[in-house]
Amino acid sequence: MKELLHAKGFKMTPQRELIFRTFFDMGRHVSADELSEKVRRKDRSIGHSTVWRTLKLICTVGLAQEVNIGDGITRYDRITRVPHGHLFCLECGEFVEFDAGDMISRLDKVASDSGFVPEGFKVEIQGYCKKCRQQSQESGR
Amino acid sequence: MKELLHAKGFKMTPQRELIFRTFFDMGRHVSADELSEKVRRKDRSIGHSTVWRTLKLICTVGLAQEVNIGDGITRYDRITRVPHGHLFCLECGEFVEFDAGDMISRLDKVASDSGFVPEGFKVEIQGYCKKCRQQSQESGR
DNA sequence: ATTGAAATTGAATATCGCTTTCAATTAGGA
DNA sequence: TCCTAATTGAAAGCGATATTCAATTTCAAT
Ligand SMILES: [Mn+2]
Ligand SMILES: [Mn+2]
Ligand SMILES: [Zn+2]
Ligand SMILES: [Zn+2]
Repeated sequence: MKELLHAKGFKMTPQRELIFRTFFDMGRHVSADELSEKVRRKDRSIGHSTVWRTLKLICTVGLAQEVNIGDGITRYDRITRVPHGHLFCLECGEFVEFDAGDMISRLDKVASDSGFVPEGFKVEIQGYCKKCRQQSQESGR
Repeated sequence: MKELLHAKGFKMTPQRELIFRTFFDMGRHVSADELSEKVRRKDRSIGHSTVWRTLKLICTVGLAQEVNIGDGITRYDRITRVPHGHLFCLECGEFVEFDAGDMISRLDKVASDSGFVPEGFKVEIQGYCKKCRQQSQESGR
């Protein structure tokens, strides 16, 4: 961890250590605010901007990436070996991940066919989960 | 057009007429600001908020949809019969569309397997276009 | 261990899409 | 024509993200 930062010219600090640990202990798709709140419950002296900057840093060193579902809130998702897509509910915000490995090869080809060097892929499905559909049905319409 | 609005309880106005026409005359992936600027070149009296709201309206009646690539700017894309994906350059912002029809059937299955009723799909590739790669190579690194 | 340049921090402030508010105007069915 | 609900434009508001800056801290080089 410390090595990874130093390799790219960044320094390790107590704040970063706590933020890193908290981030990786939390689930996936964490927003800056959510992380900030959790971090500051452990150490009230850590500033919001530091949490925010560290999240960017985690992306910069390649350990996470931003996920944007169009609700104006950026979430941060740990990068896994297997590329995955997101399925999320427009009503309750539930996230489901699914394996997108097979699609990536297709998309790779699409990119090179257009002369692009791909940097990242995004495969998303927006919809309504079973639970939300049942609830809206119960409450009429 | 007017009928489409009336069918959903909306009224037609001169402002909307101009905004609709301008939007559909412009290319794809238009941001609210871009449209607003173009509209107001034709009629300076039209307020920004009206352009805004009309863009939302166009989505509501099903003629366009929001496209969000994570740069904080919502773009509006006319809905075409064929579902398509987006390939865009992280450097210059160039957009390329590609046919994603075959992927949709796969995604449809993924959704139903999880008990979701899909409302929309997003297939995107971020990368660097040929032109930008050449330019950054010329200017060292 | 000491030093010092460069990175980092936290509070405050700025930014900037986007949204809401509200009084005045307008559309269009009755 | 009349009436009411929808619409408009200006201004103010909102909220996530970004930047500024003085004070502090890290860590490579002494
Ligand atoms: Mn994920
Ligand atoms: Mn498109
Ligand atoms: Zn749901
Ligand atoms: Zn480019």
